[in-house]
Amino acid sequence: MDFTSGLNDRQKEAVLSIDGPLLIIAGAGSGKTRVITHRIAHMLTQGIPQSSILALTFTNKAAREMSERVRELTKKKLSNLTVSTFHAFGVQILRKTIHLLPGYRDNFSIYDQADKNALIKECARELGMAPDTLDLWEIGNIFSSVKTFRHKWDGDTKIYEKLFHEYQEHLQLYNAVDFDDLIVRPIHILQENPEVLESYRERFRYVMVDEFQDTSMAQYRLMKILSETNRNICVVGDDDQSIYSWRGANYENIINFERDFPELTEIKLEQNYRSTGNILAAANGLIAHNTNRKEKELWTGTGYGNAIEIYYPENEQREAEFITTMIRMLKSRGEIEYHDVGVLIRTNSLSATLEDAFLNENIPYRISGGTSFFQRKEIKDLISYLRIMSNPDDDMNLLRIINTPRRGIGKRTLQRIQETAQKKNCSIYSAISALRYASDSGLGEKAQTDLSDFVSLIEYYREMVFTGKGIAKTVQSLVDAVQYWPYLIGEHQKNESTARWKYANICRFIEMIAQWEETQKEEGRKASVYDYLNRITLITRDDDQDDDDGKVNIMTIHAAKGLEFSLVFLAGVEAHLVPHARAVEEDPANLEEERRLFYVAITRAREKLYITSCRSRRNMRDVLVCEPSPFLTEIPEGLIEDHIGEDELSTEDAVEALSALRAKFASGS
DNA sequence: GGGTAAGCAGTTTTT
DNA sequence: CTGCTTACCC
Repeated sequence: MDFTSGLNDRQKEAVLSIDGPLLIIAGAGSGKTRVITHRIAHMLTQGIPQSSILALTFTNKAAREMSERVRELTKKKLSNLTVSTFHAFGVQILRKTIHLLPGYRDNFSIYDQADKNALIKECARELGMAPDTLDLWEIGNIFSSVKTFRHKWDGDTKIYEKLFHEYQEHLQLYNAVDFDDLIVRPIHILQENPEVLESYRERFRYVMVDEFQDTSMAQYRLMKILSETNRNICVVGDDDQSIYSWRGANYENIINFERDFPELTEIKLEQNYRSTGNILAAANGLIAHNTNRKEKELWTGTGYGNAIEIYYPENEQREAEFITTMIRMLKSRGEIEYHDVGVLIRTNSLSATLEDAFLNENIPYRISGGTSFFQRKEIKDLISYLRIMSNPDDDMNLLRIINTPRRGIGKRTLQRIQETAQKKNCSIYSAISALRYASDSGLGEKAQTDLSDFVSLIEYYREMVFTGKGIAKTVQSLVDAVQYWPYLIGEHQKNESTARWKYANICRFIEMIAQWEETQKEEGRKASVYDYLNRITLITRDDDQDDDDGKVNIMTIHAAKGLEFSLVFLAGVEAHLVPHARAVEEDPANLEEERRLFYVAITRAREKLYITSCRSRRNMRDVLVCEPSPFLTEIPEGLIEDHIGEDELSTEDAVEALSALRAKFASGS
């Protein structure tokens, strides 16, 4: 089978270069995914076993899409092909090797941002550091930088060093790791255990990394250590689309890569197959304002297409109205399907107004970002129960549910137990287990019974979930046993529909677990709680993979990376949002990254791009007067149709504008 | 000891 | 507006 037909020469070259280091600089819309998937397919035809290939991506979605597309191409079952995110790959390594780290067992918990903050707070309290005077976010970031080799303790940060060690010790005590650990711990394990490293190198003889511009220093180390001897490493990226530096992404990795693998082949993909000439010219013109970039110019063989249109609605409600009206109109004229449309925003908070408008207008939409399903309180509660069943030493999760729903264990009691735990240097759960029958516990009789009941509850369900009753069944039974439904009603007395909605979420959650268990069984894998928990911690959003058809996509620009839509609305393109005031304030050098972000946004559009910039916008309490984004002036003249003179944009105006547009379409321009 | 009401701060982007 | 902490009351 030939997997190079239909590709251009550069793409072909990329697909056929299997051995040795390869750097592919792939501009927006240059068929990057196509190249990667075809390359993998080609490798398989060359007799390279699936199990030798490791493809690392940035998001779960990208991973899923990639393996899906390779499967379609090859029409083979690919159960041994490893396509995963860096973090998920880290989990995979840890599941096998974490016992090599002192104090850790393989039922470890993974802490997300929220857990992490809670733990930092907890540690600060223990050190007597007045937690409310601390900026947990900032500290969290410092801890991250230190962990991932980006930062050493210095004059400014030294005051947190002690807190950091406390934090690390607690993680170990709770048998827990944070997100950074998922990358960093595997590196340490591989470095310190040559035989383990050797086995991984033997296994993964071909490594590919997608979205290379967004890899962090730590991630780079991980991929490097794996491929240093085989040297079959292929990285694909675009420095112009590097938009995650705040999370440690280091576009200099491209330079590091050239240094560490000097014999590399470099291939540039500059032909754009996605956007019209106009859109591309706008994007090129904009990004040319950045100084620090690899020179490249995207080009397209297709025509210029429609002008980019900019509108200036009075406020965010009018903006939402404009967008929904446009969509409605184009849809009713059969020009678009809902799923052809992307509405892109800088911040999640901008989605609220849009969502309202879409609901009002009855336009189906899908929103990604924001609090994902798994972050909802009722779901997190249940996950915490599962966590405690699988790893009782996990104090953070224990504290979360020890009195949820209320079972009469109050803060006083908790404080006592925590003190005991601290004294004995053990987890809260062990402290309770030891205390509950002790006569000298210093606790009241009632407290003791309540605690005892709690431990029995956990033990009962722990037993249940591990003896093959199934996770879904266990959770269902647990929900009944702790009377979660009455609890929900009690919590939302004024608002029974919220209670019902939350309960529906729980049912959906249980269903999702059941489904997962089913698939695991079908594929002949054991459906262990550990695996389930590890998996869902890394899922942030887009859990509903199947029903994205027939819906408009509302998402942040970050979330839109790697996607494309025929029609794109770019909302809230105002001076304080694009570039985001906070980002620039933090460091003026961030301006270039903000520009890249805007570049990514523009290049998502295939045929038509609407930009809206509100003249005022409600921000929490007050109304802000807004200016258009300065980036708009960086788009070359002649590509834009500016509707700046048009006063107050009413729905009728939008309709009118649309008829004009329609006329233009008809005249074939 | 435990629950409740008032008071207050708040999210830029995500694995 | 909301969700969380704090202070207060049962």
